[in-house]
Amino acid sequence: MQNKKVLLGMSGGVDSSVSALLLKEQGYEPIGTTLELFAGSSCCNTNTYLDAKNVCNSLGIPHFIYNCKEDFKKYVIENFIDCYANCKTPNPCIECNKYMKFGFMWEKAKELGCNYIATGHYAKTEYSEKYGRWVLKKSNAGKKDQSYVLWNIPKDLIEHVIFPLADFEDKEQIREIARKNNLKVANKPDSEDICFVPDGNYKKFLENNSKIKPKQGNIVNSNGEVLGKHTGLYNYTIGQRKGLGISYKVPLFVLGFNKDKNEVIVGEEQELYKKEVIVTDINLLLVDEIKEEMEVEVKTRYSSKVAKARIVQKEDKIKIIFDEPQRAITPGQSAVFYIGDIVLGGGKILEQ
RNA sequence: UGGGCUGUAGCCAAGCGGUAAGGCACCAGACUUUGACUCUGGCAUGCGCUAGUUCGAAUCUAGCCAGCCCAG
Repeated sequence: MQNKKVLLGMSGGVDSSVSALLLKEQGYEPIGTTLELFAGSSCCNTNTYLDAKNVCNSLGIPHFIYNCKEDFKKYVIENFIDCYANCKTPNPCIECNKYMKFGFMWEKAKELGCNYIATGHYAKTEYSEKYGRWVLKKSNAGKKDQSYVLWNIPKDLIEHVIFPLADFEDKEQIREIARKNNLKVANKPDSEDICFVPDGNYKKFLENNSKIKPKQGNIVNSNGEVLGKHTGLYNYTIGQRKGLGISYKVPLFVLGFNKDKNEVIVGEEQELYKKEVIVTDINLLLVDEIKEEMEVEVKTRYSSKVAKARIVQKEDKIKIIFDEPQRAITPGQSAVFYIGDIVLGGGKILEQ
């Protein structure tokens, strides 16, 4: 008698709602849960809970709410603030997946006697004969694939994770299923911003929720010439063009920061390209360690294409050497390694 | 004070008698379940001011104003 109980994380959106439906159709016993993460966040306002609960009610499955505000603050928000305080650009979704959806939620799943957890991510898990283990893979959704934000989940958890949307190629298909089944959330718009910064204004969020305050300084070029003023280092990220307010013969981009001098360093586009980068905080899903140089494909940001590279592990760090220089590699962002469609692992880009 | 040069959008800048290029910046939209990038669109009824020549002037002429440079 196999344990078919699944704890499904539900955001109240179309993807997770259809996931519930699919799990049920596939013979699992889904239990819906919505994590309360942050007051006012787009993933957990009253409508979120109600939408998720309504979907569960209409499917005849249970639904629980868990209060995770403490953990969310500790693992996601504080990391987010800390990154910006140190001139890095965080990707909070990575932390949230690691600690909340694939951490906290798995703990709750076990308490509830579930053998699986599920989410509405566009990603795939499967058993690989070649590697003799369960692997995390890209979904069939092409550009919408979300395997990138899942690189930091625990390796041993993969066999207990179900992604019901793994084989869909298009969000419209998901919406169509929702409509056919009269799910009220069928036409809910896609979410786009960081969930705890629903208006997209992360700068205001930082000013209101941390010790980070606007602190003017100089914008300089690589030669140290002052070209303008900035409003606080946390308002900029590497590769950024807009908002510098400097007129120059060519577009200027943020190249980096000098935290001690409170300076933003800018330069021309070609200066953004780097061929090598070191990552830390590594998590390897496919192998236990990289014993010798490997050829992989790397994604250095959520929406970028993969780039061919070789990687070498040195203790707790990995050096990436790209075949072609990559644009605007940004400390704090994740570099994720792929072998074909399989996620090998990843790490956080270190400051140069 | 004499001589020379220059004044075109927030910044840079083309134009040199035929009805205001372009870049940067800025704004709006698209894209995006991180910040960005990118893409599309917008952005001088007016060329320091005032007269004049001309069918027609940013372009030619005169005067004035402003700035820069060289003389003393």
